[in-house]
Amino acid sequence: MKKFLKIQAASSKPKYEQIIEGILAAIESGTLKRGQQLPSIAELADEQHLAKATVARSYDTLCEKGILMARHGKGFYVSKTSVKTPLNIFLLFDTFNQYKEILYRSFREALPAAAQCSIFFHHYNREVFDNLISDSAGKYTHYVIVPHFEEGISATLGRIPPEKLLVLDQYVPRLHARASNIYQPFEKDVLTALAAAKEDIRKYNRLHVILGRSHFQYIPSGILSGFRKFVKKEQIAHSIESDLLEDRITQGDAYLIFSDGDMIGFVKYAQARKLKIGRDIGMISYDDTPLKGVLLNGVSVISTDFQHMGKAAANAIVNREIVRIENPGSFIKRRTL
Amino acid sequence: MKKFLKIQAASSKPKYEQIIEGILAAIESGTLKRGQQLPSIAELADEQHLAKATVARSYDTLCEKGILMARHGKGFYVSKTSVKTPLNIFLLFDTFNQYKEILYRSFREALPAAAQCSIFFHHYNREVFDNLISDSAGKYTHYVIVPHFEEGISATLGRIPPEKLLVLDQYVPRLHARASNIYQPFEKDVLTALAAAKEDIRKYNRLHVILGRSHFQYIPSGILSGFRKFVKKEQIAHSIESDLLEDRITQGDAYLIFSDGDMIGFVKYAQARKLKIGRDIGMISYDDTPLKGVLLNGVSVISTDFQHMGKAAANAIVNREIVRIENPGSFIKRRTL
DNA sequence: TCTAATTTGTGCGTATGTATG
DNA sequence: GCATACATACGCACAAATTAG
Repeated sequence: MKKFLKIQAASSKPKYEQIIEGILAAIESGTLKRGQQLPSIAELADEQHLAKATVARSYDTLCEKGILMARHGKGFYVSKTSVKTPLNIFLLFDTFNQYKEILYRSFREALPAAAQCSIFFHHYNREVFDNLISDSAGKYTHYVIVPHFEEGISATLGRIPPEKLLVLDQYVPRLHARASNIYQPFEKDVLTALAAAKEDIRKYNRLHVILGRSHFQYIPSGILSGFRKFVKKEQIAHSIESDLLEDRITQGDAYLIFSDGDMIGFVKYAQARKLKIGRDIGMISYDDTPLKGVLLNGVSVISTDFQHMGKAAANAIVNREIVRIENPGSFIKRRTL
Repeated sequence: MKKFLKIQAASSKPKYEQIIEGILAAIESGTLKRGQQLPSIAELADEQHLAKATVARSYDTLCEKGILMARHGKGFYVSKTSVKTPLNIFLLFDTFNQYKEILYRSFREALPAAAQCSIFFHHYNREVFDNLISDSAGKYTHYVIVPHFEEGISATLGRIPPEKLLVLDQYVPRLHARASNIYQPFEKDVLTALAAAKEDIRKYNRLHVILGRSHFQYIPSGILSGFRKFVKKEQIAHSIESDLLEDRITQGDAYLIFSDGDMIGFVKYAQARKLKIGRDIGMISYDDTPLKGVLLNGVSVISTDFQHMGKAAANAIVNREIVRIENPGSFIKRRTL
C-alpha cells in the first residue's frame, strides 16, 4: 500500500481530521480509486504512529458520510469517485418582498451553477424563525439569514457554526468573530438621504416617520436615530408614528414610510382626498423596486443596493472569507417629495 | 436531571445504539425539549455504568446528524423539536413575482405548523429546472412545482413519484393519473375578462396583446386562444406582439400586457408622452398585486385567485387527495381601461 | 484578574467479540 | 483452527472552553 498521507503531530489540526482530509484529498486526486482497499486500522495506526481508535474514528466518520464502506473482517473500501461537497445554502428571508428578488438573483448569479440554494421565510414569526434554523441544523454548508429581529437572535444564531453563517441586511453587534455580516447602515443612509432632500423637506410643514410596527417586529434602530439626528440638527417639526393612521395624515406635511403596505395605504388615502403627492403632501419610501419608478410618476426612495449585497454575500461564500460589509445605499429623488 | 434512558448490558443491541435511540425517543415523546441540556458525558457514563468514550461517541453521532448541539465547556443541548418530519415540501416556482407571496402565504398557512417547506426558483432556465428536481430526488415528501415550460417537462416530472407531485398554475395535458394539478384556465379567464370589458374595449381603436416572449419561455397558450376567440367574435381590430416595442405603442389603442416588466415599460412610455392611461390609451395587466390597486389610480387586471390556489394545494397535500382543479379567476375593472 | 471546577475535545492503550478467508 | 480485520467498549490523560467564586 502506497502511503497517501502524512500525519503531523505538531499541527494544530486534530489528527482524525488530518486523516479524513488526507483520504478525501487522495480520492479527489485519484490516488485512491473507487473500490480500492484502504490500509487496515492497525496498519495505518502503526505506520503513522497513531492509536487504533483514532484511525477507527476517522474511518467510521467517512463510512457514515458514505465515502468509505466497511466490510467486516475484510477491510475498508472507497465507495465514491468524487467527494467534493457542492455548496448547499440555506437562505432565510423575512418576507417575500419584491426587492428580495433583486437580492436573490444577484446572489444566485454570483454562485457557481452547481450550488444548491433553498429559500425559507420566517415572516417575523419568532417561532418559525427558530424552528427553521433548528430543523435545518447540519443539513447545509452555509446559512444566509435575514433575521430582522431585535433581541435574542444570538442564541438561535449561535447554534449555527459561525464559519457557515452570514447575516444579511441587519447589523448584529456581538456576532461571533468567524461569522460574516453584510448590513445596511440605516442611520447613515437615512441621514444622507434626508440631508440630500433637505430643501425639499423644508417645503413641508412637518416631517413624520411611519414605522409600521404592527407588521414588523424589527424596525432598524438606525432609521429612528438617523431621523432624530436630522430633525434635531435642521430644527424640523416632526413626529414618529408606530403605524399609519389615516386621521393623522395632514396636508402640507411630508412622510418617510418604511413599509410598502403603509405606502399603499398612504397613496390610497391621498388619492381618495385628491391630494397630489409631491405637492400637497410629501412621501419618501424605503427600498426601491421597478414599480416605484413609475408609481406616481416616480416614488422618491431611500434604498440600499441589493444587487451589491447579493453579490457580496455570494463572493464571501465562494471565497470562504469572513466579511463585515456596510452595504452601499443611496437616495433616489423622484417626484413624491 | 431526570433519567430518560436505561441501558441494558445484556441486550444484543450495542450500547451506543441504545443511547442514541433513547435520546431520539425522549425527544419524540417530549421528555427532552429543544434547548434542554443533556447530562454531561461523565454524568451519564457514571449513572448508567458506561465508559465515557461510549457516551461521547453517541453524543457525537447525534451532533453530526444535527439533533444535538455541543457547546465546548458547557454541555450538549437538544437542537431539534422533532426528529420526524411529517411533511417536507419541495416548492419550485418560476420567478420571484410579488403575487407568489400571496400564493405562498395561503399555502403555508393551510399547512400544519410542523411542515417544512423549501422554496426554489428556476427562472425559466431549463437546466436549472432539471437540476433542481434531480438533486432533490428522494429528499422530500411532496413536490409542488410551477413549471411554466411548454415542452418536454413530462420527462423531468416523470422522475417524481406521481403521488408526491402537484403541478401548479399550468395545465399539464398528459399528467400521470396519480399526480395532482391546480391550474389557471387561461383561455376561459381571458375570454370572461375581455367579455366583461367589451364596452370599454370598444372605446379604443385596436386591442393588442403583449406576451413578453423574451422574458418567458412559456406563454400560456390559453391566453392567445382566448384573445383570438374574443377579437374574432367581437370583430375587433387587433395584433399579437411578442414583446413590447415602444415604436409600436399607439395612442387610442388598448393593450393586454402579460408581464409586469412590460407593464412598467408601458407606463413609463405613456408618462413620458403625457398619455393618460385609461383615456388616451388602454391597459389591462395580468395578475393582481396590492400595488396595482394604487398604481395609476388602479390598474385593471385579469387575475387568478392565488389565495385559493395556495389553500387548495395545501389541502390536497394534507388530505392526500389527487386533485384536478381549475383555479377561479376574475377581471377587476379599475381605471386603466 | 486569577483560580478552581466542570465539561467537551482529542488521543492513547487495551480488551473482547465477531466476521472473513 | 488460525491470523487478520472490523466492531464495540473500558479506562486514562491532557487540552481548551466556560463558569462560578
